[in-house]
Amino acid sequence: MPAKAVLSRVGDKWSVLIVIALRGGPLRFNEIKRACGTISQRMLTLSLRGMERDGFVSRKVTPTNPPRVDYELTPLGHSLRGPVEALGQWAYQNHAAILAAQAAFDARAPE
Amino acid sequence: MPAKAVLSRVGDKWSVLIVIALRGGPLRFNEIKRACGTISQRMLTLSLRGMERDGFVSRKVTPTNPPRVDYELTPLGHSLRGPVEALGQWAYQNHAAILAAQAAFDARAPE
DNA sequence: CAGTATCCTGCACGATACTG
DNA sequence: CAGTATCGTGCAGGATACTG
Repeated sequence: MPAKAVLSRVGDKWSVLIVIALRGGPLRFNEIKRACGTISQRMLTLSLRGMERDGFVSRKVTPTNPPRVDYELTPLGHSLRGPVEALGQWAYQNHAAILAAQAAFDARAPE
Repeated sequence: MPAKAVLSRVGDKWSVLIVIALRGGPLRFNEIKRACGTISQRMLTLSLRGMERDGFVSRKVTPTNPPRVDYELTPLGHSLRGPVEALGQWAYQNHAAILAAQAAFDARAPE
């Protein structure tokens, strides 16, 4: 299944947020961390590694002191924005319907 | 975050497969089960319940003996197909690039 | 600053068995 | 056939501490 890698990334909440965060251009490690709201260092590192491995982000190290590391979406990563943002679009337009459906369902099945 | 419900569904491998499976029309419980390849009864039930709650699928019981239960995408569920299939499209078109990126990455970072 | 290393916990999920 | 109930467990992921 070739879509597995994609789904495992898109399914990963953090990866999606990172794609969104990097949409405007490169960011440093801690900038991404802040942009993601609440993400542990561990998960951020892991997510970035995975996305780098998949070719979605590039990592550029500037060995100053203190070190500076910039992450940026690759062309491949940018092309992912299309589908991902389409999904976001859909979520935005339909979340009211979803909430209504949930409320109706829960009213039918109390407890 | 309104997109949370959507992402938690799209992130769920099984839910995606179910949407795909139901794209052609209603299916019975075990038909979906077979269509999903290998999914446990438990996960199928849980996924279907969740999707029903979100208003993505409808459940129609025909109380014969043995009982017959058909699941079908609601209009909301069908509208989800657009973004989801766009993602599938993207995955299909780019999986070669992803595999290449992974191979290159792994070559650079052995072990 | 940008990580790595370790420990610890919950719960996501599979396997199995029972029921209307 | 279409579920519910129960048990066992692997590992995703948070918290914390240390390093170049």
